[in-house]
Amino acid sequence: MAYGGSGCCSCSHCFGGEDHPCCHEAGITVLSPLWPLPPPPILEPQVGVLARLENRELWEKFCSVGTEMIVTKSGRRMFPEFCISISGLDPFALYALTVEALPTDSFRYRWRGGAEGWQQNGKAETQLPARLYLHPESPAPGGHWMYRPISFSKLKVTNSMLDQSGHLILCSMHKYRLRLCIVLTVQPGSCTTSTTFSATTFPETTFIAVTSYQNEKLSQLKIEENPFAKGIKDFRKQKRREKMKKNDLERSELEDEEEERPPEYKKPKYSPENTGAGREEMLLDTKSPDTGWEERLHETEKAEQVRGGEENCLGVPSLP
DNA sequence: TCCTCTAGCACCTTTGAAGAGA
DNA sequence: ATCTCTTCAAAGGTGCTAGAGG
Repeated sequence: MAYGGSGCCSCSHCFGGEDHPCCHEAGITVLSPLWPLPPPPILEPQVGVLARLENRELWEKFCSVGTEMIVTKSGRRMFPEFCISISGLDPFALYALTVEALPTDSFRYRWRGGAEGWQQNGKAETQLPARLYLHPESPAPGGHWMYRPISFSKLKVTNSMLDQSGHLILCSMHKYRLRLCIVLTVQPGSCTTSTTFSATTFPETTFIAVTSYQNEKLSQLKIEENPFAKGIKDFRKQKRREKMKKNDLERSELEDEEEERPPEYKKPKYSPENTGAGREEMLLDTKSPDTGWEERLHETEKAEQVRGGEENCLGVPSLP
């Protein structure tokens, strides 16, 4: 499906991002209060519709340390990725998936370090209404969404209030939680209002938006778990080796002189026992857009029953 | 002085085009 | 002509650091 970005339709609701679908093309009226349209009502809980956080263990790992997400002007990807699997949808009905970051409370936070960690630091700044991120494959039949885990890997967060790329806009030093909305759409191309099928928040995805990492343990965990940060991991090792070499040389040469201290980092984060073994296997690969849903729809019809387990019930919005 | 934010850095992974070979 | 595999460069991702600004 080709999305036009800015100018894809004449409405004032589309972000205009490169790979961001036009809200009209998706057949939905997006619910963000950023747009001057009344939010459609959330329907009664849908029996049997379940959503599960795919990489929940990873999220919990970060949560136990205190998840922080870097926000930048141009937008930064979230890690861990927001990746979910859904079951219980009507395989033939069209749905759009959206994600938003909801403030968990009305406080601003401050990193105190050590045992104190993150502490409340006054009232929250006035927040812009939450912006929705629409999954690029929206809209698609329920069969498509249920066929495999859905990754929001392209989702980015920014602190720029003027952002036009469709990233989620957050305030740094504030706490957020992700919420998934499943929107039952009308036919693509139509501009009639659709309805929010159901919505749910995932407590494991609670995080604090920051412009640079505050918690050393957290940044260490990010480096260990994120394949893109492998360079940082190796770079640290290399730097350390170089430093040790250099120190050995200098010690022999400058025995009588005052020992030169290693450059003092703003936040000394490296320690040999913290390097850990890098995770070599790749994360769940759901990045490439899947366009074969039409063919699979027939298979889905007879397969794919509701997956049991500890899933969150989409019919029960758990707003803070 | 402290806190927050930004730009730039070095390094890595991912992606897609181009070419070779079966 | 088509398909598969390999190679390579560009794009884009990462955390770290210094320095600016409130």
